[in-house]
Amino acid sequence: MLEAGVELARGGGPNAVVLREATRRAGVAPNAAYRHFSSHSDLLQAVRANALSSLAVAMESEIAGIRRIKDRGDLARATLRAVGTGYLRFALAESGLFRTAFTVPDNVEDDIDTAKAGNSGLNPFQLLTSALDLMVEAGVLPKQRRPGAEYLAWSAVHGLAYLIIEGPLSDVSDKEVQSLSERLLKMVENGL
Amino acid sequence: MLEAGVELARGGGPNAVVLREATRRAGVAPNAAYRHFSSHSDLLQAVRANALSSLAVAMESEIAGIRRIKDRGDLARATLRAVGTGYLRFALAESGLFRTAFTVPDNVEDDIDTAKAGNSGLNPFQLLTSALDLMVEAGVLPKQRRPGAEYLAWSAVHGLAYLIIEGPLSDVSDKEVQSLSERLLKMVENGL
DNA sequence: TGTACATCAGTGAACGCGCGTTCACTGATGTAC
DNA sequence: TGTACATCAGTGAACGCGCGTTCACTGATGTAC
Repeated sequence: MLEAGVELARGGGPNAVVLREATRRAGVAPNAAYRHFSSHSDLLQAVRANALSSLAVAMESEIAGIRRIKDRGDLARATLRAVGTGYLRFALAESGLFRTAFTVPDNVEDDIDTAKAGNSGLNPFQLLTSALDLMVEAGVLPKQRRPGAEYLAWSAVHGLAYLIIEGPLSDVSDKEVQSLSERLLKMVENGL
Repeated sequence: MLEAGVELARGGGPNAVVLREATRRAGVAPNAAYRHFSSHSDLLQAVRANALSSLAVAMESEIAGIRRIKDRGDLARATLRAVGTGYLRFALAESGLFRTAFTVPDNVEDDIDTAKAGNSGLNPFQLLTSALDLMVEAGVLPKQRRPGAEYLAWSAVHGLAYLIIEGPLSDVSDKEVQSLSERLLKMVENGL
């Protein structure tokens, strides 16, 4: 059921997560769903948690791909960039899941639900905050600018993801998207 | 009909724009809608255009509120800020309309449809680009950084709007929102 | 000035559709004694 | 080792709902001659 739900979200975003269709894909009667989920929205929440977890994994793998860097400041900056790149990559490659992950309001901050985390145990939001913390520790980001910085960085990256997924940038070439992404991340880095 | 549709969008975003409900509000039989709109999606498009136009008006009124500034560079910067502030103000005050304006993909760039414009005849996107052009003319933004800058700026502001409307910032105080908005616009200004 | 006709917003009834959800049930598997 | 019972995933049929859309129609208003 959950797998089927995720597949639906992958293909068509949150509105495509239809309980009956999920049971159909699972090869099961519609009401069998109620053995595992208390309602349609319960299923949707489970799909969302799964999508958030996938996002976290995508971000983590981008971080893992950073090559050896001696300078602590440079490493911190590279980590923040990786967080942003992973976020954007996932948004573009899995736009249905991405949109599903973010349609319903939710307190992403202090959400300890492990179902939403990646392999490190951190959820997407926590990955971002720890990257910013790293920058402060390395002395690359002034301490007084740290509070709320996650929201500024997140805003920029999230907005770009949106513009590319369902906004006016939807039919721009991958190359240009790549270039815009890099410039945006640079803008954040400098602007913070 | 259009008014009723806009009212629905105002209250509940794009999904709330239901043809039958619009006719109900207009005090008319469901099929009467087909005298004026060819289909449900046709109605939705009209509502969207109307929402975009309202957004443009909000941005224009923010620009109009700028006090006399001698320096051309400062004026250009103030204009860009006003564009961003107007955008965010509208997004927060009319989140239903805002979400409606941006759910369906659309080429906002070269869309000459006057229905989407404000009093100046410019649509929201055009208001942004002309503010950036103004900055280049005033020598405040290097020419080589101009191309694509609209997308970087838009991304940041749009992302913040999202986080506040339906994201994790939805229950943050107005004061903090105000402060975050200002910091974000400053980040864009510096980062561009 | 009067008649014939076109236009057009709105009506009333009905359609098929797919949805989420509830009901009483079956049949296989595991557990206690 | 065998019997009685609980657990539990899944079944089949049905529900009410609201949706977008189509049909043939009415009745008021405007226009041509």
